[in-house]
Amino acid sequence: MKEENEIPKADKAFTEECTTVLAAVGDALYAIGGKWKLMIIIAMARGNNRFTELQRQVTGISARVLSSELKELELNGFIVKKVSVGYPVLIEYELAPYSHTLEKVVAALTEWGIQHRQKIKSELSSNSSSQSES
Amino acid sequence: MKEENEIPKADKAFTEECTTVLAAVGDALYAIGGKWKLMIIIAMARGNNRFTELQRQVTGISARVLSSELKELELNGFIVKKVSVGYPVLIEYELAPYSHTLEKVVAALTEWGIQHRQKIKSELSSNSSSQSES
DNA sequence: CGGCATCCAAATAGATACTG
DNA sequence: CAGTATCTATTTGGATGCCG
Repeated sequence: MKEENEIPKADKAFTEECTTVLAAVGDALYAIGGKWKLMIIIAMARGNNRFTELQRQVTGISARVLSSELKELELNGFIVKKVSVGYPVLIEYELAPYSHTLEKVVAALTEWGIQHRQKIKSELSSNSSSQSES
Repeated sequence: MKEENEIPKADKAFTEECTTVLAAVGDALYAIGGKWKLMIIIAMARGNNRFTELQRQVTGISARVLSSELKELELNGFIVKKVSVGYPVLIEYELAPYSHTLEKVVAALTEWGIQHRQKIKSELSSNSSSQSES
């Protein structure tokens, strides 16, 4: 059977390419693969760059986790923490230029996520009328 | 998407778009955001679709985790389990067509991962020669 | 408000052993 | 080979309280 997912087993170049892909994606996942990092970066792209704002935007995250994620992101050069030593000590986070290299990833993920959500929804609809078991 | 840090804060459409992005990416992350799912799918694209082969390809995964990830992936329509009830009971996993919708995501992640790895490497190099203060 | 420390609960992962 | 079961170790996360 010839399908689109059939690949020539003897194609060494392809095999090596896949190994590279595996390593690269593993690397990417290690850096931004957490549950929250991408979400935080996206939320910051909104323009609300205060701690509490962020916590509101990224639904479900706790202060503790947000704090630690923020620190990691700062450490890895994705964001910059700005402390204005005025009176009520204004603290802002902003995206470092490096975060913008993620745009394609975010775009791809967004597009896929939207389609995936639709797929899930239609599956749920047809599921509730034909099946009542989980 | 354009320059995120130059957008008018009052742009409601943009704000809503970002909310959508947040939801979509959250959704995507929920489905494929685990540490292994994407790796497994990529590994399967290699053509080695047996359990043990997969475990070898996806370095670091245990049989238990691979098993459970495989089950989840099957449940969510990413892969198909094929059991040939021949003599030594051949079991194969193959990518369902739905997995191919992830191609753009994988491509973006791969590209970014490669660049990110290079960035990390150069940072390590310059770090060992110049001292940074705290 | 921003954020860290502590304690504790829950989720996750590894090792090992065992089955068909 | 392709898992599953169990038990435990590690990680992660939430809640709370305090501090600047």
